[in-house]
Amino acid sequence: MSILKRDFYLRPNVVQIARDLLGKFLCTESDGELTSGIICETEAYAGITDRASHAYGDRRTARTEIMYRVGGTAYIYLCYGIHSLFNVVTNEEGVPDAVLIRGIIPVDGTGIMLQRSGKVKVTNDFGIGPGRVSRILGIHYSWSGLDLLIETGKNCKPAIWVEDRGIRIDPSLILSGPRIGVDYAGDDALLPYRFTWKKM
DNA sequence: CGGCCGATCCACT
DNA sequence: GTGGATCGGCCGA
Repeated sequence: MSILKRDFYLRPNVVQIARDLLGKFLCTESDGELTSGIICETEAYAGITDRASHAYGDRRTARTEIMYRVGGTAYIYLCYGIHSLFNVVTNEEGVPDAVLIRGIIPVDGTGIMLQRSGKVKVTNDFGIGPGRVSRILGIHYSWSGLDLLIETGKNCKPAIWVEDRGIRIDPSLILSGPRIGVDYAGDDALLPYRFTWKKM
């Protein structure tokens, strides 16, 4: 097991990174509780030319500025006034590529994850949905800008990172399709930038 | 300023 | 299948 290094995130092809994140472990330490899950659904957002992206048209605002940071930064924003949606920033500083994590298979800390969700049982869809990912992992949009390569946890500040624990998804099992909820993006809504894999 | 709306989820029918 | 929750970001006036 190893924490993904900077060079993983610095690669220029955000779509490839979205595929490569499948099977990796998204881990957090929030309120002193360690939780993790296997990333099982992702979406790529491809910089200033992607109409579905918050950075489309090179629009720099206080919020999207995080997307322009160096690969390996957390970009988290509030959606529908309720949900914190977590993205991994990729590419070199100045290029606003990001991968939205849309689903995890819970692994470590399922007890605290259940507690956070207000549910009593871990169902099959327990970690599916970007809002749920953040809810059960204790991710808050105030964490936006955290570096995924610095352990800031230690029972005080929140920490978030991605680990490789050796799971390899056979590329032939990876499924792609259009991204969810981006109808406003015109032709770009049709791009096959959403990734999952076929479970047997 | 004011108003619209979103990379969603859940309860309810 | 549908609608309400809930509020910051963004744009236009």
